[in-house]
Amino acid sequence: MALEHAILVSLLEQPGSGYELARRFERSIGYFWAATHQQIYRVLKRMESDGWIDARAVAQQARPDKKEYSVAAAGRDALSRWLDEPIEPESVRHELAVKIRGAAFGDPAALIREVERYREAHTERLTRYLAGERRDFPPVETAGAPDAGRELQHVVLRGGIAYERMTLAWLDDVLATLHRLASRA
Amino acid sequence: MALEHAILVSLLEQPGSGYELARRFERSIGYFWAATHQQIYRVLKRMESDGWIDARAVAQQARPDKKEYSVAAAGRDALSRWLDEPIEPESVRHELAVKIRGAAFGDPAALIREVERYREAHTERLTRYLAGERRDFPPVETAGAPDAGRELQHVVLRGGIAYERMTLAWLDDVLATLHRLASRA
DNA sequence: TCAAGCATGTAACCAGTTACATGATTGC
DNA sequence: GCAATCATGTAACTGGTTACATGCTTGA
Repeated sequence: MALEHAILVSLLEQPGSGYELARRFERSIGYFWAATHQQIYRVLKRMESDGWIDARAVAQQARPDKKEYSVAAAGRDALSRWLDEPIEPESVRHELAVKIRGAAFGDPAALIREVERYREAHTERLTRYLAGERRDFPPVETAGAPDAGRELQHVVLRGGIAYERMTLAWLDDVLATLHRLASRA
Repeated sequence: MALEHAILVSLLEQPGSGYELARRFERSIGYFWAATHQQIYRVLKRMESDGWIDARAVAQQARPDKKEYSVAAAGRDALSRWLDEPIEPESVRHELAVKIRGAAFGDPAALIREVERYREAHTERLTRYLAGERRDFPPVETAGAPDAGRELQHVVLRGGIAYERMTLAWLDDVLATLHRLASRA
């Protein structure tokens, strides 16, 4: 389990409300750890009662009040302990791969449109990542040496970019294979 | 949810017992859909009572009897219906990325050993995939044109290989970044 | 005799998903 | 007047993980 820890990291980078966290999980941190607002509110409540985070009511003009959370000492400790734990190999869930193998017992040609849609979604993601990179990580000459936090954020983003590029290349391979099978039949 | 469907695909490729399926989920199909034997037995029971699969008791010499499952007509239908459903974008869970960003609030140098262990696990996986490719997908000249099922299995395996190569390259990037930060501090 | 492999399961728990619910303000 | 954004939640369900449990055979 790591949602708690993803939230701790996000709140250390910047304190915020449950709502704000939910939006960050739609971008940025959500690129490598997805979570819905329901899940976030539930976990925030637990983390608060465990003393990992502190809540502070913030009044806003022309908007509902929000509860701004920040990381407490116990939360920092919990994060440190978690960072020291060995990394377990992640368990894979790749639905598209199951469908591709399943297509042998259905109609391979029918998958083509779906794969194309899927490919478009990944193209979009890559575009978004690259825009984020240009925006948040300008070349060193203009910006000077970045701090550790930024360097680490950048290397994670580069991982996302590499993943999307690899995926797009593979999807082209998949499409070529499906076309070949469709024309053969 | 796709465990049911992954099992259907696996049983269509080759009927087998729960135990055999569990072993396939440790190799082959498990490379892109992980499942433990507990989960598999539970789902098999449900699938049998839903009429998706048929069970047949098989006596074996010097071994406990096994229940061999094969896909029933209703199971084939269920698979077809599922293949026609649109593919939802997968939700990501990348624990290592969370840890890397978390390292900004701990000791980046301490992560190096963990990332190295992680890298080794992926090297091993790549080796396994490549061995599987050599074994199961010999060059066309020697084997003749493969059927659709094999072609599809091969393109999925190529995806796994591409993923592992991309991951290894990224982990080198991560390690270089962590070393740079460690030497700077 | 002891570990490894074959074979099948139950029970309790935890995490994630889906659906539902409320209420305010701003801009079109 | 209506959609969008801000803001926070509950409840029911489903799926996945962990721990526990049994018993047989073969080969070192």
